[in-house]
Amino acid sequence: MFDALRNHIEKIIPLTEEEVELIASFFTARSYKKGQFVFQEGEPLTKHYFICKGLLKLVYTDTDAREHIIGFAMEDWWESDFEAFYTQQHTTLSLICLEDTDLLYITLEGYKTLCRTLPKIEHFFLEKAYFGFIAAQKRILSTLTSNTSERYRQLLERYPTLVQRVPKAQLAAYLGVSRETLSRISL
Amino acid sequence: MFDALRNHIEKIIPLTEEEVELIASFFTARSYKKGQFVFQEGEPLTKHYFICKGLLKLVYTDTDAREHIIGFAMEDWWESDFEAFYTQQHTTLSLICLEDTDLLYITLEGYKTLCRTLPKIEHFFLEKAYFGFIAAQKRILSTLTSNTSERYRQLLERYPTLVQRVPKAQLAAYLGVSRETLSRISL
DNA sequence: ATAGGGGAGTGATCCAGATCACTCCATAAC
DNA sequence: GTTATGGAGTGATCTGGATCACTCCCCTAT
Repeated sequence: MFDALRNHIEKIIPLTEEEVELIASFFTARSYKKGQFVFQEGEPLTKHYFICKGLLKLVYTDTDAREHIIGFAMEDWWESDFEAFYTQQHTTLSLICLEDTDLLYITLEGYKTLCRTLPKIEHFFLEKAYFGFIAAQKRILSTLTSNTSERYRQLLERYPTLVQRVPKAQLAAYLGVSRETLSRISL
Repeated sequence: MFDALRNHIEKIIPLTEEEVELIASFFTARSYKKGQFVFQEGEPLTKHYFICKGLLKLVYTDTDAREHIIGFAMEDWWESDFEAFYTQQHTTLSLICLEDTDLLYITLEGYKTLCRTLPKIEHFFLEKAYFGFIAAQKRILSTLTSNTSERYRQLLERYPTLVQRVPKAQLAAYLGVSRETLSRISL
């Protein structure tokens, strides 16, 4: 399970055996069943999650109890409510398993200590943050420029495996359209 | 002009006089008039801009020549086409001045060298990247959960000075609605 | 002073997508 | 087997926003 994390980090920065040991010592493994909440709206959030196996959704639930999907997260991704994590506030989001999943997590204190002990890891996190930002900006651009059908096509293109793994209603909640509208779309 | 950058960085990491000198040596100042392009779609982009004074829009122009505003940028902000910058591709975006503006820029090579020479600066950029990502995610969430009127209200709340500084049509292009619709909105 | 141009409001019409109400499966549970 | 239960399609109706066409106003250049 730690191997997944190690390979993931080494794609960006080389590590010695000792560094791998050091990093691993900051992470804890945990498994969840489909449907379980990794964290839930209103909780304090002090962890940052790396997904070894599985599929999750990051969700905002509005006052009418509607779920809006901010993002899906799968193998080799990091997920968290970043704002709550860094600003030490309670979450406004929930992270929910769409499949049985295996996670590794690091606490905020662990994260800070790790960055102090092994500064080059910040380079790794910086890379992740940049690409997360770029992806978010692209999604914004896609809502500005494309209609629903086109955005659905883009979604399928970007995550080809997703259609097989989640019900269409979840894809609709990600695109911000109704289940019915998505069902009526012909590509 | 460099003072603005210095104060900006020192809000996150402390700097010695020598470090300030070092950093300043990597940046070049440049001024633009209202309406000028800082960079334009199709160009190779190897610079990262810090805005000392002024107001700009980051824009995607679609095949029908419509402008979609990915973001506004003002005093103390960084702007660039991050994807083009890091992946060394040609830009798909344009950065256009909405007011006379003063910028400082760093090249990609300069950026890399600076990070190698002064690793703690990566901590600074990491912080910026995280908060950029968080802001982008919030904007996505706002398009998922709120109607146009509510999103307009949020925009005014977040950037209260913006209404006085840019024509309403620009705000419409940011929100992804037509000029006419925005004009019909009562708050 | 006059003309031209950019910003903004507004009416009429049209359409994409929401909503509600249903049907038709599969698969799992009794 | 029979019955829930969740996923998916579809028809009818309604509405927010796009689009087009226009007016009005203010500012700047001639």
